[in-house]
Amino acid sequence: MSPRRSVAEALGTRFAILDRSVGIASVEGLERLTIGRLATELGMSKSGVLGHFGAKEALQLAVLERAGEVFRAEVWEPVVRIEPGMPRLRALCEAWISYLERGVFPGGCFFVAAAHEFDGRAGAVRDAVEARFDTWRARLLKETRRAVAAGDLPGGTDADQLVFELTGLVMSLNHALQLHGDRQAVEWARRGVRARLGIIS
Amino acid sequence: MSPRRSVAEALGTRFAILDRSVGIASVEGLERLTIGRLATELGMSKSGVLGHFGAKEALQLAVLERAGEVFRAEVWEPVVRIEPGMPRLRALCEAWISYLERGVFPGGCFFVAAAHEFDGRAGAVRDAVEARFDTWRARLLKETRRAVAAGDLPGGTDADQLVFELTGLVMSLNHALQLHGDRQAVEWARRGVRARLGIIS
DNA sequence: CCTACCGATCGGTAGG
DNA sequence: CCTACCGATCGGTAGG
Repeated sequence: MSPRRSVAEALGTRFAILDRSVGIASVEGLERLTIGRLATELGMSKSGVLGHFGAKEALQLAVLERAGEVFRAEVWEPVVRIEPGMPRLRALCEAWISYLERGVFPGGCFFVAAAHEFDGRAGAVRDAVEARFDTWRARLLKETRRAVAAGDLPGGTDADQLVFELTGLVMSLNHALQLHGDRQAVEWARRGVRARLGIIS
Repeated sequence: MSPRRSVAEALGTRFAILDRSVGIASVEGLERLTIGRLATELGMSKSGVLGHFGAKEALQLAVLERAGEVFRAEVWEPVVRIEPGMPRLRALCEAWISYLERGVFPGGCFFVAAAHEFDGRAGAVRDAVEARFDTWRARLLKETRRAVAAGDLPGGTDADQLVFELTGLVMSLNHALQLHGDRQAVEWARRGVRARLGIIS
């Protein structure tokens, strides 16, 4: 009601905007997330929404950041305590599949969707999406190399090749769930991961 | 210049619209393909463009159809003469990878992009995208089962599992090429396919 | 196939 | 955080 809110209230509003934004963008994309729609759904004015970010691109970057926090909490945090190398790699893949199985984002993997939406464009959002994938891939690669070094994967294992294949299993799962609603695919993804990781030891 | 063209001219115009549309939609998506933009790029009026289709959704469906013809010509036709079963399955996977390697569509796989753009919505476009994937998957499955029946894959091979994994390899390739511009991934995809298909004779 | 138009919505700004 | 506005663009229609 008052034109100025306290810092805490403003942060609360900002969080509410981002929370709603992540839901919308996950299902419909970061571009169909519009200021006017957010304002209506949150019972605010457009300028009230935009004031927290300044411009739509800044909102999109903040939404990506927020989605990254969710992913980190759901997929990375539960695994960080697990022994590096093969045990952590397995747990990471399981957490990754579980994140899709549980539908953490209503529209499936937020980042795969954003990657397809922005890979044909240039700009800060595209760069941010790419950077997130680079970081994630580097983590998978690190654990894979540790597993190879520890002898938990066959000697000639190409870590890049393996990470490429694990990523494909998860993408195929995301696609099967989102386009076809095919829950069987969860088991196919788990079996694929086991076949790639589980043979030795 | 005349308000009415011959049937042949009209078909030529329609083809030109679809050709341009496939290029735009492959890079930026079927929703960012707008009537006004097409009109400008083709030196036509908006109503001149729209007149060929009636509504944007009909245009999107026609673009999907046209992209399907391209895919069919590039991936399915070269393979149709090859012996069914394992030989054709291998050729199909190679044609599928080659289609991405050569960049047949400037924005990567047209259908994977459309699937991500529309999987969170309802309507005729979403249904058409899903139907195309169903058809493609059925073809892969058919050849895989023939290969199993012929003893060209291990006896216990689960055809659904294998098709799921092959799809993942191609999706991982598409992602690596489009988001990261990573040409190495082409070889990873080929190696992945060989590992899945090539071990037994 | 065109011109001329429609209402709706877009991102964003001015000013408070 | 609001109201009130801006120019641009959207899909689509009327009428020829």
